[in-house]
Amino acid sequence: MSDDGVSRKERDRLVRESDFLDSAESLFAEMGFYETSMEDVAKRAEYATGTIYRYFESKETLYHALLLRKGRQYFGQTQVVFEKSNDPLLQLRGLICCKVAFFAENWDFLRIYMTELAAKTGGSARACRPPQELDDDFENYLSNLRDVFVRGMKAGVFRKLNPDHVVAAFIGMSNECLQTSLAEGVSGDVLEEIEMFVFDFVSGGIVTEKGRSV
Amino acid sequence: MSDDGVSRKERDRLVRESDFLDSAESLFAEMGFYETSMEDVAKRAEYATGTIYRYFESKETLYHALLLRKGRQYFGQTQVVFEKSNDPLLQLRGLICCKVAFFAENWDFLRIYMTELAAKTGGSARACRPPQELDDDFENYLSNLRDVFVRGMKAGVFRKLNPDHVVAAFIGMSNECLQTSLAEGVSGDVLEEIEMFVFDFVSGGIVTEKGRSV
DNA sequence: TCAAATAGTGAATAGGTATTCATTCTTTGG
DNA sequence: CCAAAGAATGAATACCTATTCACTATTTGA
Repeated sequence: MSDDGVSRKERDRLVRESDFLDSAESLFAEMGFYETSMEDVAKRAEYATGTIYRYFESKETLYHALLLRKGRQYFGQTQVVFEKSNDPLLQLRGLICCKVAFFAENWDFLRIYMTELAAKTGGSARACRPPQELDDDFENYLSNLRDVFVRGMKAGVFRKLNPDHVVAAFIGMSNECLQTSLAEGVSGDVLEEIEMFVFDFVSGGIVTEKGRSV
Repeated sequence: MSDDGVSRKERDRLVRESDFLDSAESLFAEMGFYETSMEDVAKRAEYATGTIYRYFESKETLYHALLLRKGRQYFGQTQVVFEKSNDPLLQLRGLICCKVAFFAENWDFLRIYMTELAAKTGGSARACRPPQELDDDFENYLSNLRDVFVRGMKAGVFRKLNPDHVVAAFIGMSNECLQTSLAEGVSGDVLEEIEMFVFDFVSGGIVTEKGRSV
C-alpha cells in the first residue's frame, strides 16, 4: 500500500488507463472520433487491440472518459474563479486567464471539446453523445457565467445587453481565438497576448470614439 | 427546350439532385455525417438506396455537393458586401446583416458548417474533408474580412488590435450567437435583435465608462 | 520453485453500411 | 401500340472495424 491508500496494482491500472486516454485524446483530436479505430488507439499506446477492453467497456466509454477527465478538471477550475470573488470584472478576467491557461496546456482536448460544442446547441450532429455528467457541469458553468454578466449589468460596470447573447458571444469568441492562435505552437508571449486580447475585445469592442461619432 | 436552354430532362435531374441534397442536409445536420446512412437519405427523399448513386458517386461526393451548394452561395453574398462599399463600418454592418439573414434561412447548413469550422483550424477532426473549392472561398473570405478590419484601423474608426484575432473573435462570436439564438425557432424580431446585438458587441464590447474607471 | 491468478494478445466473430448490379418499371419516339 | 433507352429498385456484395475470447505470458503468494 502506498501512502494514499492506493495499491501498486491500482496505480498501475490508473497509469494504463491514462495511457489509453492520452492516445485516444490525441488521435480523436487529430483524426476525429470516427476516423480513429480502436486498433489505432491501441497501437499508439503500444498495446494490443484487445487490451483496451480490459480498461474500457467500449469505444464510447473511452470517449466519455476522456471528455470527463479534462472537462471536469476545467469546470472545476472555473468554479474556483466563480467562488473566489464577487466582482464581475475580476471574475471575467479570472475566467479568461483560466481558460487560456487550461487550453494552452490541453490543446487536443480543446479541439474535441469544440467539436462537441459546435454540435451541442442544435441537437446532435456529434460524434457520440457526451456524458450527462459533463453536460450538467456545462449547464452549471453557463448559468454561473450568465450570473457574472447579470451582476455586472446591475452594478453598472457592464452595459445592459441580452445576457444570453453575451454568454454566447464570450464563449464563441474566446474559443475561436484560442483555436486559431494556438493552432501553430504556443509560447508564453502568445498566451499573454491572447489573454489580453480576449479581455480587451470583450470589454471594449473594436470601434473607436471617432468611429462612433461618424 | 425551356427558355434557358435546359431541357425538361435536365431540369428533372436537377430537381432530383436537389431532393437528395435537401434530405442529406437535414439529416447530416440532425444526426451527423457518420450517423446518417445512405439508406436514411434515400428514404427521406423517397427513393430507393441505389438511386442516389445515379446522382452522386459516393457519400463523400454528396456531402461535398451540399457544402458547396450553400457555401458558395453564402460566400458569394459576402463578396457582394465586400465590393459594394469601401467603408469598413458599413462593410461590417453589411456582413453581419448578410450572415444573420443567410443562416436564418439555412439553419441546417449552419450546423454542418460550424462542425466543419470547429474541425478546420486545428487540422481535421471532421466528418470528411470539405471540398478544396470551398476551402479556397473560405480563405478568400478570411482575407477580405481581415482587410476590412485593417482598413478600419488605418482609418482610425477601429481600435488597433491584432487583426487576425479580431477576425477570429468576430467569426466565433457571431457563429455562436446565431447557433444559440436560432436553436429554437426564428421570428423576424429575433433576427433583428441578433443582428443588432452582434454589431453592438463587436463595436463596443460590454464594459461601461463606469466599469472602465474602476 | 510452483500453481493459481491476473494481464496481455491478436486472430476470429459479428454487425453494420457503402456500393454494385441484375432485374423491373417508365418513358420516348416511331 | 411496340421496342429501345433510360431510370429506379433493393437484394446481394464487399469491406470495415468494434468487440470477443481462447490462448500465452506474467505476476503473485506460499
